[in-house]
Amino acid sequence: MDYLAGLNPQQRAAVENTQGPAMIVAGAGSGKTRVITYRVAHLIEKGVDPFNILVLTFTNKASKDMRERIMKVIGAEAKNIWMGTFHSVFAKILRVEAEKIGYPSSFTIYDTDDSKSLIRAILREMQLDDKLYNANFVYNRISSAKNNLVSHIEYQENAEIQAEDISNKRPLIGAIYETYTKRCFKSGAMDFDDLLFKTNVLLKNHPDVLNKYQQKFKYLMVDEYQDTNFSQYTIVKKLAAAYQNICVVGDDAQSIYAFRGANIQNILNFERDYPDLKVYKLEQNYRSTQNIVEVANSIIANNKNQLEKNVFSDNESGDRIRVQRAFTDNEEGKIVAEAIIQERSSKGYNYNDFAILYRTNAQSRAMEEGLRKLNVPYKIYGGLSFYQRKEIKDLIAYFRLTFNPSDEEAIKRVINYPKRGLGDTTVEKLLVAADEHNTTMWEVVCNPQQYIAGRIANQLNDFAMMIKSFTVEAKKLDAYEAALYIAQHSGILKELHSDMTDEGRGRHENIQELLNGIKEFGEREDIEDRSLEVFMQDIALLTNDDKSNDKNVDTVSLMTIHSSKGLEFKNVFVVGLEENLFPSQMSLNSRSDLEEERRLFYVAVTRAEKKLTLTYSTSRYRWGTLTNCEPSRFIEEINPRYLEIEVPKAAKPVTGDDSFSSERRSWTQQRDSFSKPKPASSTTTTGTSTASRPKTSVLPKAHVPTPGFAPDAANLFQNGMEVEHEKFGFGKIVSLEGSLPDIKATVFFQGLGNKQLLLKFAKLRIVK
DNA sequence: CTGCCTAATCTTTTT
DNA sequence: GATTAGGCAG
Repeated sequence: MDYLAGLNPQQRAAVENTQGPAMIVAGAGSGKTRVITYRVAHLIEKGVDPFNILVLTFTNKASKDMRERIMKVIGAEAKNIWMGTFHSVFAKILRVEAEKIGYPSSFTIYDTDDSKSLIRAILREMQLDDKLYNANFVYNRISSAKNNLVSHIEYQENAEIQAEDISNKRPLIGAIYETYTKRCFKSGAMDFDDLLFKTNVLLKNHPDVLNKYQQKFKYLMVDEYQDTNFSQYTIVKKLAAAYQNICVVGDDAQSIYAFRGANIQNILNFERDYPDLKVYKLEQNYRSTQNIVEVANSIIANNKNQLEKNVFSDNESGDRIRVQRAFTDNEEGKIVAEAIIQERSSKGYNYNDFAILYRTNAQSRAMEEGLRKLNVPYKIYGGLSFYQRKEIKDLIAYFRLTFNPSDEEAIKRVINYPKRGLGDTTVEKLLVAADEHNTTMWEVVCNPQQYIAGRIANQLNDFAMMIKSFTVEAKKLDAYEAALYIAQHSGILKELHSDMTDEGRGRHENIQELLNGIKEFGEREDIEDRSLEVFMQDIALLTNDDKSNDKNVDTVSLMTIHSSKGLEFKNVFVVGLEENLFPSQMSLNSRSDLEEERRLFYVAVTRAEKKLTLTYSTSRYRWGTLTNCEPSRFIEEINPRYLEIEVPKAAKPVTGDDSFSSERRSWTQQRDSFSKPKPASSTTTTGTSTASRPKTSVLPKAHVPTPGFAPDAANLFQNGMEVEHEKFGFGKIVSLEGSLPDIKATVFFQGLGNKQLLLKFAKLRIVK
């Protein structure tokens, strides 16, 4: 049992105490994964059958990593542990038990696109204004209802919900929810939320099934418990009820999925549900330098709601956190790329010691460009998944139809791709007929003459025959042969092959790659049923990261902060620290949303082991036009003594002939529309700052700000710096007094003398 | 019904 | 800037 030796007392206690309810509150970098890994290993060592252990995670990546680590400790036995994401584990169980709740075991899983497309169709049919009833909005509303275990019936009966929808001027959401549910059911389809919702239904209405899984999963562990929603919480609670061997691991400071219905309340519920609960706190951070840990603590201290916890590090204090400013998003990419090259050669790092983290996927572009120009190898994680590409989804839609012809979204997707003269009008007719006769779209497609008038019957018959032949062939052939058969006979291969554009070629290659993947699947020894049906069943739950996850390739990692959770890198760049981007402008309306953004920043910062760099840009392309940006409030929240501010060489002369000049010009032309922040975006609480901006007419042409003028964060200023004020012009800092956020600066301006400025209000830019 | 054009919307984050 | 919905001619 030498694996116990490397653990600290708290970790060890958490590992060894395997009986009864337990909660592990694990700070960032405190060896959480290690504890889970060893705890599972320990269970098996003590004679627990791996088949009786269920480990639930949130991402495929996390579950894969964990399985590998457990495998290293206990070997091949690890394969028998039930381990996976909530969605994949319960999809698996639902397939076994589907008939009990009236679903076919070959039910389709609708991804978000399918769901929204169905909602759009329903909105059209109900003739609702799709501006008011925005598909995204409706989807989120239904999703959160499901995540709180509110059925469409309860939704429509609940006075509070109804009142809310009515005050939102969207009283029909409940009706849409009902239709949506029925249509999914008719299609033999479940959406992501259904996988959890229906599991709840199953366990609630079928005590025998519940009992079966209670007996099966004698030991339960849940990773990232702070990210569970009510629906997940309820499943776990039910499953654990018989033996109460439930261990949850989480860190409230890293809860970043509230937007998906996650509820910190679940941690509190947990304490209430299991009064004899044992709590273990892991507070020592082994990952990062003291500076990084302290910065992280100082960030999270700005949040009001949190569990008491004191994360500390015994590591070296390390470098200070570097803050760098850029003038454009492209320059930001260049700065980061240069820094990586420099750090790599001076410190002897590998490329895969570096990560670039951003708030939104769209930011990857500027980073990519910077890296590519300097020949830095990189890999982007997340973003558009392979399985979400159009051509892949098209082919998979044929697969879906092959095994579940009721799948309405799949029919709509491919009934006229490739073109076979079955356009929107026909689809519309099919839907109307199906609705009128209370049957499925597929039924109408199969017997068109019975339901609709017109000459399209022949084409419909051909289409139906084709799908039926796929179903027959798929039964006879192995996965690869079946897939190839369908790709050929559906006409997809031919269609793409005749497309000689670069894009078309790329699509064709992607299809080939999918077929290759299916071939590999068909050759796997570790799976019993290697049919195409099994291959494509849970494809909607897959993301990119299970493909080409080579640790051997030496590349810089690019990803969103969300997908970086659980990972660590020696050297981390968090880019785009600007108001309205990070924190996102969507989060500025409520305290709890802002706190979630701050936790997200906390997650980003705590990914770093040795060195952390924060960058922001004073302007950035957003929705096609150049927008100017202010530094994020999060920078200002950091105690400046941890920071090392790099002020780039001094502002470039306006007459500079560098590549920025054209950008600047275009910016200048648009400047008027930006010079006053739109009231709608009400960024910060500058409402009281009128002192620094009297009526503009008082100082006509007092000073024309440098093009690209954008103020710097209050904590970046130091004594003696040369600065530019929006109106007063250039000056020099004479003295600074007070502490953040109320630092007052005395600045000497030529011709104006000393001015006292509150840095949090004054628009002041560092020149040198 | 198809193909081509313009207009509008888009950016959180993941299963 | 990019994708996509909608309008209109053929």
